[in-house]
Amino acid sequence: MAGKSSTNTTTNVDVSPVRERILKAALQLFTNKGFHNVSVHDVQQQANVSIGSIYKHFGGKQGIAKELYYHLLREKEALIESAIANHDSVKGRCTEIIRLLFEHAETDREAMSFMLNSRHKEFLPDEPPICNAAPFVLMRDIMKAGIDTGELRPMDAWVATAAVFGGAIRLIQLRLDGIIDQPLITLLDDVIDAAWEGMKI
Amino acid sequence: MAGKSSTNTTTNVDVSPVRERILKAALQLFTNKGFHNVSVHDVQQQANVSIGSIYKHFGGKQGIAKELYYHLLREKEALIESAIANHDSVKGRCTEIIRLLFEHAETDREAMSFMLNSRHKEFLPDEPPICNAAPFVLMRDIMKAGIDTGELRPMDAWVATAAVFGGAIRLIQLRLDGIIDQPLITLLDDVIDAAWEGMKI
DNA sequence: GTCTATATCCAGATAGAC
DNA sequence: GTCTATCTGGATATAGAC
Repeated sequence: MAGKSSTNTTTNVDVSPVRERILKAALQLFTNKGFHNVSVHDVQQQANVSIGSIYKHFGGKQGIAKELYYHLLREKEALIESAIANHDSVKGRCTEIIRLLFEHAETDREAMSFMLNSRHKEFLPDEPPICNAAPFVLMRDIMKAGIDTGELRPMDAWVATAAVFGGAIRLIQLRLDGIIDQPLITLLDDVIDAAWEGMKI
Repeated sequence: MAGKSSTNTTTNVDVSPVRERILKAALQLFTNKGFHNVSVHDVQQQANVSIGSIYKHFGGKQGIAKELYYHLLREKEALIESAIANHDSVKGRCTEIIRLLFEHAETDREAMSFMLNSRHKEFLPDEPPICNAAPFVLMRDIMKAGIDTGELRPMDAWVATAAVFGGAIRLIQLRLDGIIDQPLITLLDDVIDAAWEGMKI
């Protein structure tokens, strides 16, 4: 166990798991150049692996995107579920979700950009459009519950969801596009206030 | 002046302006299949013109997308400006803008989808990212003015803009994706109420 | 399971007749 | 200014050695 383990005696140094390198390189390229402007060859170069490896592991460019997409989708769902588990009030849950999203946008810009900007229909032609909105469905459930229990005013649940989270997500997009200069976290209180108290003075 | 004017004596019947047919076909295809999944040949077939014509008029696929994009952008800016001209209060202006956008989404689904979903950066590599957010800048001006005059509560202007219009646009996307079944116009009052009165009961 | 070299296909773009 | 036929580059994907 002490020495280098058998099988591969070639330059095993400095190499990290291959799949990870491929995914990381792909995410970077997809985010910055767009899925369709990236060739398998680009990924191969950036990840410092061979074309063969890519096809072995993922079956092609679509395969990489698919894996990235679902991975990040699950991550986001987990984020929402943790917020639900850790907070009881609707307001508390919403605040926590937005806080986590803001944080995520600042610390993992590429992942957030990929999720928000990629039209998954263009590289996952057969998947339902629903999954684009999957996290939104979870969010809607939170709002719906709040309306039913009377914590929120009676209104259409989709409207409530869009008002709170649609606004937050738009801010993230403006931030990613460089339109907003301040770190998102500095806007969190205003976002929650605007959603809960409204525009009216 | 009475008869058919000279130059073109060939089958002039039933043919509508060529440029229009190309633009219409392209919008349709781009919206449904995505810019990168559409070939010039697809457009050529759908529009019932020759490849030569397309390159004569637009110089290529990018040229078509560019023209479509700017045309629709101007349309949207005009929409906002008309709302500003016809209403004085911030609330009135916002309501009118959202109403027009909702209407537009229902009557010209493809145009709205193209504007909301296309990542212009992928086919207009050299244009500033700002122009994606151009209408948002106009919207922000409206909100900013309202905050300055005291019609709205003091808050970050981007937050206010995102809360009101980001929410509305998210609803449009959910509607275009088939997640929301009702015509958007039925949600207008709720949207405005949610934005102005907030979530709180 | 990782690599290189190569085959196949198709999109974007052009040339030149009419 | 509209068309057909054609060129060219590059992308996906595979074959087969190691």
